[in-house]
Amino acid sequence: MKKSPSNSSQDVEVRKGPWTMEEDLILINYISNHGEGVWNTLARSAGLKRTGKSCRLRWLNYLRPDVRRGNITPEEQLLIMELHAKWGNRWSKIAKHLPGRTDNEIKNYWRTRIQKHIKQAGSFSSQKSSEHTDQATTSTTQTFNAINPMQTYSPPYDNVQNFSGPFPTETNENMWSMEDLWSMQLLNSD
DNA sequence: AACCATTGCAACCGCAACAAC
DNA sequence: TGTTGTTGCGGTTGCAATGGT
Repeated sequence: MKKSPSNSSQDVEVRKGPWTMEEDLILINYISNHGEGVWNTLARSAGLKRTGKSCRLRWLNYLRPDVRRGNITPEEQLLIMELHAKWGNRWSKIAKHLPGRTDNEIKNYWRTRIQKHIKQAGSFSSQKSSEHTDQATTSTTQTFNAINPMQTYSPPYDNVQNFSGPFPTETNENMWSMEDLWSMQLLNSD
């Protein structure tokens, strides 16, 4: 296992990879009691063998109570495309205009859904015109015209909040809904 | 049923900007 | 003013889930 360069003094092992439910609970619990702070300190104080960076990412992208996940609406998709045409890959900037959405989610969404459409539409339209091999902004504008999201859009997935049930199973023990985690947190904290 | 390919997403990495000392 | 630590961002990767043959 690799070690973070920043923990040379203590030489504490650093966990990587998927977060467990236990770690999530620790983080939620700690932040609801102490608030967000300096992430490295927070990670240490909470007893998490994670880097501050990892804690921050986990909190911002997943655990935060106001984070919305899945079910990107056609309106949101349209907005993402508009803003991306305007700003390019400024995901955090774009995310600020979509309440509850994270830059990571938007970035993933763009890469997995929209960029796929762009490629398809691009290879389609390239038969007609061979211009523009430019990056994000220009090609996006082009695509924005090429595919009308309201026409071609079909909901990518109806139930992304499709947690595999109220209880974790053997194979997916991390699959807890945020409601579950937060209610557990509320039970834990007095 | 078994295998392989593709997809979607969580998490990591590297870098730059900023703040504190 | 230089150094060090922290934060935020964008790019990339790893892997589980899903689909296709």
